[in-house]
Amino acid sequence: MFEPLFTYLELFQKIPSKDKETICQNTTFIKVKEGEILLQEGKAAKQMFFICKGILKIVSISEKGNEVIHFFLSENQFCTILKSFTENAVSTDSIHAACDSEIIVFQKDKLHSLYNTLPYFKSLLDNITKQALLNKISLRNSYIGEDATTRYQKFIVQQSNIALRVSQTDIASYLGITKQSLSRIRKNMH
Amino acid sequence: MFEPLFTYLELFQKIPSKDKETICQNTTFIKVKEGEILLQEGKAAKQMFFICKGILKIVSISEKGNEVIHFFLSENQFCTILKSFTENAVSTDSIHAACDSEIIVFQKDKLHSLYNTLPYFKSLLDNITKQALLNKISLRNSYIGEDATTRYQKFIVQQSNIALRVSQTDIASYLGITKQSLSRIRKNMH
DNA sequence: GAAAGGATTTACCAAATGGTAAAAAACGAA
DNA sequence: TTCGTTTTTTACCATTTGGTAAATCCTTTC
Repeated sequence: MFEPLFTYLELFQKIPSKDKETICQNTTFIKVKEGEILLQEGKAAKQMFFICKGILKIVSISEKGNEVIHFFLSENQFCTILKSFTENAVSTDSIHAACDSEIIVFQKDKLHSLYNTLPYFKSLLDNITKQALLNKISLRNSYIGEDATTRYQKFIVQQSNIALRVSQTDIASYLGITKQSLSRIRKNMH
Repeated sequence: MFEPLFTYLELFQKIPSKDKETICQNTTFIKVKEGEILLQEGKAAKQMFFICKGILKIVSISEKGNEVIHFFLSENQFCTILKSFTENAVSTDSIHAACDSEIIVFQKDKLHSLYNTLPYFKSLLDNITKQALLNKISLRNSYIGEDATTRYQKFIVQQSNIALRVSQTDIASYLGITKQSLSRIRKNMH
């Protein structure tokens, strides 16, 4: 259950087996179904998730009441609402399972005690987190000024592991277009 | 010249005067004119900038050859191409002065020696950097799925300190629309 | 002040996208 | 399977935006 986490972390540095045990004892493994809500908008994020399997989506509600998908996260990514998590603040975004998923949950307090026990673990996660933020910015920047067709084509290339596994409604929301437009674009591409 | 930097840093924590001297001795203060290039696309970022006065813009060139503005940075913000800076990699983005500006320059090697001399300085900058990344993501997310008029209205509110100081061409590029569209939108708003 | 160059506005038309509605297809549960 | 629900596709039209071109306005320089 926890192997994906350690396999991923050890891309960066060796984790002693003793430390792995410590980490396992301070986290929980859960399975969630598509559509389940891992963090509800309006609450503070008290958990950090690591995705062993599946896809999570970060969602907010626009003033018009539409669901807006900020981004998708898949295998080997950490997921939380960082601002809410670090500042104990109410989150304006939710975290939903975009498909059935397997998740390792780090409770905030246990994560901090892990940081104390394993000092290198904090800087490791900090680096991974910073990388992830840069990637998110980079993805969004690649869409600026592009028309919907180009955005969709880039999405398929840049996030091919997501493209086939989430609904077109979700992809359209992520790309900032209606699902009707996306359907038309797909038709015209063939 | 250096007061804006210390005034800003001391929003987070007190900096002893001895440390301030050390910092001054390891940085340089420069003035740049509108249009000057602080980092050229294709080179590695070896400097971190702190903006005492003025506005910088992060720019890349799209496949069609258009200039695309990723974001604007103004007073009291640090600015570099973080991926290039940390990984010593060639940058696909440039940094331009969007108006006459006054900048404190941290050379990468001197910054690292500062980190050694003043250990708290690294974590301070790391936190500021992480905050800045979250803000950039948050700004971009607020545009997803909005039409051009709404994006422009949000821009004026969220970045009012920028809106009146850069050209409409630059604002249009940042919002992902043509300058003609922006002109039309402004006309219809009054 | 006059000329030159850049920025902004305007106009016109073509293309892209949104909104509404309905049909078709895919999926799940009984 | 069949029914009911959700997702995706299609169609139609109104609106928005892009692309081209030209006119106007603003600055800067001489």
